[in-house]
Amino acid sequence: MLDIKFIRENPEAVKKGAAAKGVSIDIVKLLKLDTVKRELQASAEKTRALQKELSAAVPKATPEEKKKLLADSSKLKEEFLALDERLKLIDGELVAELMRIPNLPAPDVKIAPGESGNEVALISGKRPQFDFKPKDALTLGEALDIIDVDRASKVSGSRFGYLKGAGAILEFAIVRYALDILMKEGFVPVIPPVMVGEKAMKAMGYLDRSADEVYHFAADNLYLVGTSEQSVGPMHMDEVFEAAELPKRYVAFSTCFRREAGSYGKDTRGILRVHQFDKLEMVSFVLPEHDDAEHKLLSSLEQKMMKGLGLHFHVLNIGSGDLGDPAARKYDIEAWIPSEDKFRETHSTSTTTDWQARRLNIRFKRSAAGKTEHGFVHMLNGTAFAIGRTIVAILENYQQADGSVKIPEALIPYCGFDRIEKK
RNA sequence: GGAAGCGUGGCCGAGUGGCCGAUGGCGCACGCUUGGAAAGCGUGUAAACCGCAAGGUUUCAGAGGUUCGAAUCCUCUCGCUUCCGCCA
Repeated sequence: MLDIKFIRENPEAVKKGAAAKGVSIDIVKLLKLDTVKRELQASAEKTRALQKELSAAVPKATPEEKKKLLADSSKLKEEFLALDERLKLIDGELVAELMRIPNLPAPDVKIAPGESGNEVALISGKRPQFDFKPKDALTLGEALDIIDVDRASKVSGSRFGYLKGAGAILEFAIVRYALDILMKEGFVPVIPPVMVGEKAMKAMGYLDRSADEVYHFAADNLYLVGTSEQSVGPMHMDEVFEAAELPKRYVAFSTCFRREAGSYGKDTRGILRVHQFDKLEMVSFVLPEHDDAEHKLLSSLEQKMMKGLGLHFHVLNIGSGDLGDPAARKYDIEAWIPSEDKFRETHSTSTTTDWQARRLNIRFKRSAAGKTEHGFVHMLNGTAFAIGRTIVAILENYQQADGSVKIPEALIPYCGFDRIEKK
């Protein structure tokens, strides 16, 4: 949610910002609602104040005065109720309009429609050279008996998989590798709930334009998270941080669930795009002035962890048209996938500035020179590892001519083996 | 699933119809003290909204209701705790 005062003062900037994301908003209607609301509020409050004044005089009044006071007060109360009813109606409309407005792109984000503004900012490593035709992850995984999508489809349908044996161990190794790096940076490991209530999911901004992506249990009105950000962000809902407590950094491990509605026919093979996968996600709560630095930190940590695995990747600065509602700026990492001869997304880090924090009502306070300042925190998130896709990248990039797969150096201590081969 | 209790400010906790936006403590800020710190002492300290301001309104889990007037009484909802049952 944007600050209504900011919208009032910068209507053109808001309109432009939303348009840059491909969202059209009726700013005239919104400002009109805002004006009417304030007028109604002023007269309702005036009536109410007068009524309260009369009420307060009742205990001290003489019997005759009392009679008149009670009658006048009752009348004012009716007037107030009528005004208040209209006020609530208008305010409801106003809030609905406000919630529809996406976060604005940060000033340094390229304005361009769709994905056309995405730019490669950095390339790390080199394409691995094979003196044989590299196989895809599924072929490798099935041959090594660590991935089974056939049986998964029997049990759960399409876009599911079993990860077995050395594959399962590899997952835990990646988790522990990332935790060791991030805990040194002050991130607190968290295993959050993966089912969250409507209030939390809505506040995070995932029930507006991306509602189709989310699994919903109607009987309990609970939603399955598509990323643990949706569970870790609301953790501090309606809380106020002392400035000294910030930054607050978490790295959450959770299973993530996505309906993948509208992606029929896309990436149907293997485990690159599935309904259920595990992911480590970084979430930061920071003071507004630390937002940019934190975003760079999250991006650099993602890169550090990828370099540590020796994977070839590039970093994309995402253009305005490819930003989701909550994000003001986004950097993606795409890892090299030899079988597809292209880069595929494995990481994404966004700052949501104060957009999510406003909806979640997460604030900070700080005192200096005898004055107390309140404000909304800034919330950022970033992938530490989307584990399924990381395993896909490792299998493909570290595959050998004989069909075995070497384990990246950094993961060997965590795996307890240095190669996955056919038994 | 059955029963009971509870939900107050950044936090803890008092408060059972008008004197309550709310005693007190912790925390925090400022000052005194100190070589410096800690401790101690003193002062201050809820937020949101409307308004140029004076000021006003709202908020004691949430939504309704009773009343001229509600943190306080009533109803419903949600959450938490305890006991019982059930399951592990």
